[in-house]
Amino acid sequence: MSLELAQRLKASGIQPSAQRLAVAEYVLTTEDHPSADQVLAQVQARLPMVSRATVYNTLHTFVASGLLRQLVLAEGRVVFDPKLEPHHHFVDDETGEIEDVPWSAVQVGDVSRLKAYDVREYMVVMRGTRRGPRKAKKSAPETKPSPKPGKT
Amino acid sequence: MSLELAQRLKASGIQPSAQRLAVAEYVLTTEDHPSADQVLAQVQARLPMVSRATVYNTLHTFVASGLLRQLVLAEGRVVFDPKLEPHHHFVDDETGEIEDVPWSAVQVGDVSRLKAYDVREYMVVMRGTRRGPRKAKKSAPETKPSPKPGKT
DNA sequence: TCAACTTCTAGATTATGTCTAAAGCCGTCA
DNA sequence: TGACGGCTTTAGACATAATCTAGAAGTTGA
Repeated sequence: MSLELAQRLKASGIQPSAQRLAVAEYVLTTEDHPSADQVLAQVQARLPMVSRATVYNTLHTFVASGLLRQLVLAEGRVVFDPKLEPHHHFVDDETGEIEDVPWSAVQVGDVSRLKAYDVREYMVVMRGTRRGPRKAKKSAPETKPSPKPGKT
Repeated sequence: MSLELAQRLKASGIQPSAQRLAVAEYVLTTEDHPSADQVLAQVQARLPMVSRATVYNTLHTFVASGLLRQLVLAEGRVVFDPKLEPHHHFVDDETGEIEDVPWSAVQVGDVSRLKAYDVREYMVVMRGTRRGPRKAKKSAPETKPSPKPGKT
């Protein structure tokens, strides 16, 4: 996994380093939408000497080179999303958790007919409560419940 | 105007006070999407002794009783929107300004077919750049329809 | 007037993010 | 080898937004 990640970083013009790989290992493979603080905690669990500035720098580097998207959806939290394809988002009212919603699940009319704006990107943001049980989720990347082949 | 506002507050179960009316006067009538800090500044221009805590408390009270919506759209800013009808939002990449987009301007498919979620509200969030001149905007509710000077 | 209650205030505190200056690491070249 | 230069990392100071707290001030009704 780390080897492939190093390749990805290089391919994006980012010099891999131990710290950057540690950040990448978590943030580019998670299905969560972690905040910078969560990333810091996860990374420090492996490499305790990683400083806050490094994590912020690295996240910004990743965002700048397109490996990561930065989302502002929930109160007071900037979160990062490694899923690069367009998709919508659902925010759970109770837990604040953010979940991806496939692009095809919600049809949106043609936004380009809004003559006043040149729309670069758009998404539907839904808020409410989840029905039924929560998807199994790893809050710490120890166990791998499913190999998740759906990554295209 | 203030009288009507006092009625609205009472109708929402909020005891009107000088401070609360001052906040309401600005935030419930503006067409901007002000941040808490902007509200504080505007209110203090009229009632200089209003403390920050009061503004925050009042804004939260308004949100809790549904007079105001709280939006998290742009980085590091929680903004308030007195427009209660459903509508979409456009965020200007360059200026960070938020603009309302009429509900009818963008068609969205039926979100209730998402069985996994009980969607309370949703909106389309668009990002990009504005075409053409900015709409005239009053930043203070006095009778002064002068356009905003070109400041960020 | 008094007591109970609500509201408001200043300032401390917390949370999040940025900046800075120094140190570390690593490949290169004499 | 060892000095050099460039990039990366670090700890901690700084900045800012938001919240909390404890007491003061105001309001209400008898």
